[in-house]
Amino acid sequence: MAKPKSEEKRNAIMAAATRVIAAQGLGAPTATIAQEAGVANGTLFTYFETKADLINELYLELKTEMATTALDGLRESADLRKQAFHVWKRSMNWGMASPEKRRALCQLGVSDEITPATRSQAHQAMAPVAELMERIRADGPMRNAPMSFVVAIMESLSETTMDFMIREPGNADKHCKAGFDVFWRAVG
Amino acid sequence: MAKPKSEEKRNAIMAAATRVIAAQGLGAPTATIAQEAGVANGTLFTYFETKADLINELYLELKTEMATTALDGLRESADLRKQAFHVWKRSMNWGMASPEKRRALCQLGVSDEITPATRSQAHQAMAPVAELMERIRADGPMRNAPMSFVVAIMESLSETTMDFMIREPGNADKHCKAGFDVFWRAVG
DNA sequence: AAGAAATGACTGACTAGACAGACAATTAAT
DNA sequence: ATTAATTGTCTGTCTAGTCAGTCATTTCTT
Repeated sequence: MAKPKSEEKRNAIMAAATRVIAAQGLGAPTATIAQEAGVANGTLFTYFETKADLINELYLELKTEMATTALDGLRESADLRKQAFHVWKRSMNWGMASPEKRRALCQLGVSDEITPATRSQAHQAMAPVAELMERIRADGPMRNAPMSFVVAIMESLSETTMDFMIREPGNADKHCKAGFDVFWRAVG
Repeated sequence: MAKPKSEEKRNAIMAAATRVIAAQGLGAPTATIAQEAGVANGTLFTYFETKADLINELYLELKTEMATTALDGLRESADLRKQAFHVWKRSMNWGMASPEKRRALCQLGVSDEITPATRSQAHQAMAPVAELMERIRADGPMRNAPMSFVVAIMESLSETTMDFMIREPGNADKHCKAGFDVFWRAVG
């Protein structure tokens, strides 16, 4: 390797993409992203073959970051409600701490540029959460519903809750708890 | 008026836009929409000044249609749970009956081409639903949460439920009920 | 150790294609 | 006859991706 690709530049591009996509949506020109990252237009394409590649890698990275943040410090011995609240709260905190990442992740998640392969990888990153949900579901009111339904409900509720925490940061804590209560009443 | 615009053509354009946007997203070229509607490229612009106008009007029309369908036949004298289920079920049926409209509405709702004015009009169409929600909330577990939070949760739960009904049409009825139960446990 | 050669990251001007909207000509309604 | 809808071509703009050339870094060769 004559000159190694710099991790630094890759990160700069990812961060720029996060910011620009959060602000302008997926229509954001690669040129804008490159400029925002402080690299030449063409450089972006030495790090990511196509725009779709960039989008997919960004999605995976953000999703994984959220998942690992949410799971960090989880004690599997604690009772289920406590574990669930741990994951819930840490997810919310991640979103509050990085609203741009959250917005970008939102846009990316809806896009149909994201390949099934990427979605499946993202799903893997969420596997421990899914496992926890499985144990919660098993003897709650949704014990007869398919697992994926439960996960989807959890995700949409946490999505909605996060929106409100960001909209009213003053009541963030209150909304966080209220959202969790809704979730727990629904499946716990 | 020398030659009146035909309601027919307007409808054709709207219907075509629904189909094309459902399939290709908002990136869909106006040319494709016009072709699909069986009119010339330029004609589209006599009915809608800009693409953004088309998008806004379509959003409003679909949202309104969904709302009126959901509310049709509602008896305000019935007990709250019954009324809620009426609205819930009719919403689900609308989505199941016109998956393309639903998909398009989804895409449009996320877009930032939709102006605040349009969103506010759409909100108005949903007013009776909001009123119903208000009465439900008033003495349920969410009585201390802001109204908009309750509505948002209702919308995201119905969104998620509809996804599952479409994904597994065989269990549509079961999912419809299960989704409503989640909702009712959450706020009712 | 010196320096020549090879490698590949990096640049930004460039290309090819797509797209929204304009417009001149045509058609149809009053 | 007049007015406005309708048509489809045309245009200016925008964008993903390319490419010829540059420059930093490593790897031979002597």
